[in-house]
Amino acid sequence: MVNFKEEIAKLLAEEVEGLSVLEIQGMIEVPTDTKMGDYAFPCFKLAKTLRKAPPLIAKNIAEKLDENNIFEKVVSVNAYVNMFVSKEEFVKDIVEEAVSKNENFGRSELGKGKKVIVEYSSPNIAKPFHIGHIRSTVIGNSIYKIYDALGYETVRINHLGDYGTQFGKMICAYRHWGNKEDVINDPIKTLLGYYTKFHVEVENHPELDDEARKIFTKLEQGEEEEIAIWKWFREESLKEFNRVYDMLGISFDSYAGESFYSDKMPRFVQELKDKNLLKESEGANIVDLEEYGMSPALITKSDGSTLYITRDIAAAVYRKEHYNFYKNIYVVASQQNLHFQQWIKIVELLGYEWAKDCVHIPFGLVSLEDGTMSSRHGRVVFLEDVLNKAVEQTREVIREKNVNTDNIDETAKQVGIGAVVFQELSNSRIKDYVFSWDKVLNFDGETGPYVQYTHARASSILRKAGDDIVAKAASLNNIEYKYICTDSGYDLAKLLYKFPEVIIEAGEKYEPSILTRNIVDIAQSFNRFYHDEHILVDNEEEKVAKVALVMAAKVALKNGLGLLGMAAPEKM
RNA sequence: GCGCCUAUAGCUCAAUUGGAUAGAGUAGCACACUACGAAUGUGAAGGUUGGGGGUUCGAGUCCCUCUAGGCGCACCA
Repeated sequence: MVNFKEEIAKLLAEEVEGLSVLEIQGMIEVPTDTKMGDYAFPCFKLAKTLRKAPPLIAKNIAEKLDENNIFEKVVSVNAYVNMFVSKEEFVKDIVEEAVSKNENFGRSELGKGKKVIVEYSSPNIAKPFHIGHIRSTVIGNSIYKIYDALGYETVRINHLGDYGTQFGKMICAYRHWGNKEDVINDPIKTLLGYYTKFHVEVENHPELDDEARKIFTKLEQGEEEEIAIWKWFREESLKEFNRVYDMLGISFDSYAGESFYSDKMPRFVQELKDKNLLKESEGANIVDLEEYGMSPALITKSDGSTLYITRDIAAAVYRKEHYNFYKNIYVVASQQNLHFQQWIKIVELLGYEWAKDCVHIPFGLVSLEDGTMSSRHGRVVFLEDVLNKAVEQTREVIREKNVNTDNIDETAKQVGIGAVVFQELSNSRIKDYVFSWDKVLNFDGETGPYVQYTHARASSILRKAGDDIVAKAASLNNIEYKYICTDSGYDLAKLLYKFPEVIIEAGEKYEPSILTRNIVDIAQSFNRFYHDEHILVDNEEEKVAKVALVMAAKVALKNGLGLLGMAAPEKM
């Protein structure tokens, strides 16, 4: 694939003195209005060194570049050099790239030999998996897929919230009021019930708190009976989480949660002491972070037990020693910004130079119309319910449309769940949003179903075109690219050209929404092309060229949806 | 009180990192199905980019300040 920007930068470097090719490449822009050109070079900054008026500089450069045949034409408009590349060359280049690479279009080897850890989802055992958990789960999954596509080795970690005094409370409650069958039949709801009942009862029976604390201590010390119950709770909860993960097509390489690090913490408390970082304050041990503009970090409680910041430090060191990561990514809500800043700083103060490779990827809060979610008050929307409802809605739409599909159940699943996933990935991570049924169940406009529909439409055209024509297009021999250099064809080609760059950018910024936006643009552009042009025309040369472009678009849509964690059905 | 984040069309969001006339979707309006899928497309309308200063050839973007909202700030995670 030709890097047009780089080629143009090389040509410009010959005309402009004192600037490197790389510097010039950074200055080249894509005009907002496509009528202006494919690439533009603003000349304002050259005015000082060349001691000439910017428009004059632009004019001179334009005249010289115009002679080069990589361009269709080069003109100057005020201080801008506007360049139009040769459309046929451009379209040929991108169609060949997409069609020949097919499922590998967009993938690269950028990260070869480097290992990236992505921690995401990380629900709390025995608590409901609600709509608030979708963000970490879906964003993390997409970031993992993007890094995988960029050639990195990846490790997916589900850092389960499976430890802490809450389990003492849960076991305590189970012993007082619980029974086995209820837990097996409906683990999460039952366990949550125990947890809330405990909080109600403790009001009148404060001794329950002591009992719970003692049980947790036994758990920490490895008492068999307590361990057995805890393990059982954990397994039952995981079964339920896995049902949702299966629906979403998500899996993990490790479920090492908080409990996994429970015995790995004393080492760091000692290290902190040795390095004189630990201070005593109100009976507890803290690390003072005032000079870094942060409030102090609490390392051990006044009763000597540790907190989750110590677990996170232990986990990071373990991961470095065990995986030797290049990057250690945490997809965790923005509420925990301070927490991450604190512990990453402490890891740095401990002298671990790789602290800089630990990155917190925050995302905004999901709330409900009547306020923030709260398990205790029953104000939650279960993720599984959302997914099921979306699938149901899709099934109805399919029935209405009366489209032939081979497997309505499977298609409804792919489209319905895709709609939820896509919506989650269409805005910048950091924005808060209010969950709304109307929104997740709306399939018009910039939505997952829209992109999937466009893909299905492209697939349908290829089926109608016939094997013979498709084979000719796929061979890429003697294609008359002039037929797809029309306005809408060329616009589509330009968006496809951006696709591989967009994947890199989405990875660098840990921002799947950049990719989401690109495939929406591709879908829009494809639909415009589809309406503007009759694709399956009588003239075979023209038909083959157009089919080649349809194939290229289909490949980008399919791969793009894949990177978001979505299926691309052939019919819907 | 301190810190971080957010504010762009009625609503939900973009804007190539400081560039040309700020763009999409959605809602409402007017159109287009006997061509390859209408979960679609076309058109018109919709803006003092929260307010005010500043930096410069140029600011939605950078700096200062004010306003509104969200999140966090010691024994939960």
